[in-house]
Amino acid sequence: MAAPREAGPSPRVRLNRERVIAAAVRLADAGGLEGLTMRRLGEDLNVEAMSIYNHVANKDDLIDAMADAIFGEIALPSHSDEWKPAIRKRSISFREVLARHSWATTVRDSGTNPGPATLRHHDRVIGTFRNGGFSVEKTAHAFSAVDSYIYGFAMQEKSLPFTTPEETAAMAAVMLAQLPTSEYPYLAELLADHVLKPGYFYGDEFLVGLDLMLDGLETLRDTD
Amino acid sequence: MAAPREAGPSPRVRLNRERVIAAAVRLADAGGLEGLTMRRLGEDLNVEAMSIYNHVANKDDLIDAMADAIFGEIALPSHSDEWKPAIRKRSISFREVLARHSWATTVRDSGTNPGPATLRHHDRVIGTFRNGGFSVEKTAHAFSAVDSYIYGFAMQEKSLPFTTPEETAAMAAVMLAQLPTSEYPYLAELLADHVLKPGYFYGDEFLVGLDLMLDGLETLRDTD
DNA sequence: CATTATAAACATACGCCGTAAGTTTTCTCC
DNA sequence: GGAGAAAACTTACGGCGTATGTTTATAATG
Repeated sequence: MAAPREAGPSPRVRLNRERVIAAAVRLADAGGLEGLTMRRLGEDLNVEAMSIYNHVANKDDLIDAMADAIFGEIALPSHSDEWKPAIRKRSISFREVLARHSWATTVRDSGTNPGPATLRHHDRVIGTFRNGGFSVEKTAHAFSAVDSYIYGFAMQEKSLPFTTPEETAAMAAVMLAQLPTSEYPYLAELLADHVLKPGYFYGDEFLVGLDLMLDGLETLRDTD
Repeated sequence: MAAPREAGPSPRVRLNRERVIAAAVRLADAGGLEGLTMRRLGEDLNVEAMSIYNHVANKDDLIDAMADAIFGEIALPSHSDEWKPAIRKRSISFREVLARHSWATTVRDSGTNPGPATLRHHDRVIGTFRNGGFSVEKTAHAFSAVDSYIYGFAMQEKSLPFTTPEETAAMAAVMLAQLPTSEYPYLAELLADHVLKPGYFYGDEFLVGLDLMLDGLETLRDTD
């Protein structure tokens, strides 16, 4: 009878959009986009599924918001820095974020409904190229090339059936054993002489391709 | 009473795996992977949904088969050709195929269950690099870099909310009008001075990045 | 403090999904 | 033409997104 606050049996915790989005990201991180259902999300939030719709228009709206949220995690390049290290740093950060939230590579229309964090990020990247001496047209080339590479790399990394070096070795050994090596000799060679070598880790390939691309962009900027 | 063949009211057409896969690809082309349901597929094939399971283990098996089918559409490089034009040609073909079947970029585990067409394709690509003078390790770099770029480009292209130049111009104009340009000045500039220029077509960016990557690979091959 | 309006929770229900299990039809081969 | 197998159909279940309607808790007003 003292405090009316704690009278009820279950003091219904109040939801809000941020809590919904954060929980959804957590769920998707753990089980992919297909593991994210409104009912399971409600469970996570101690709420019925339909209550979520007070804070989110529908599931697509939720996913758009999730995509924007993770764009906010990418380290922004600074306009004043040298373009190459600046872009390199944000590209590495971008890849880390995509690896952490691997469901994000499959979000259908990241281009259709960009949120504020996404727009801000894009603006900074474009600005970094522009201030680095790229023409508007070459900035478009550079933006497209680098981001295509990052997205694609993240996708390939995600679709690999292994993550750690140990898993990789084990899996590659199995694959190689099952492979008709006479039919696919080059593939077999690559598996045997490269993937199965100790210390192999696919993630290491990222910087190789990224630096190839960045060096190419430098040449592009200075020619024509 | 003449021909017993045409006696029945509906002469139940026989299904087979190829017909199922081809119809599934058609359905996914039209409505994306989420538009592909067993019931709709059955409808397309004049069959009940469950009948499909006589030719396919489950939906994942079907999708794996679809992925392998479209790998078969990619122009194979020839081992005897010069590596650069050979890889360039197959990369362009690859992108065309991914654009034609844009659902394919989101197939989760293309790496987990590769079919024969996929293996064959990979073997040829790897062989082309090897015969072009790339070491095993550099072949792995090259393969990863080029395919990451292609996948990523296809994904970005797919996620654009427009396809034709007219649509692009219209959409970009709307976006620019809605954009708080003072907050995103570089993005606004890119839209106004590049995307809205007549003749702009995002697909044209593909070759720019591809050739950057291929030139970079040539350098990579000849150094270290 | 009592009253009321509003926001946000809950509850129910519908049509669609993948597919397990069981049944019936059709084809193939002797 | 009859047996066995292959492939079709039928029914049903649990889970999905979410429309719709109801109840409860919070905030605003007198």
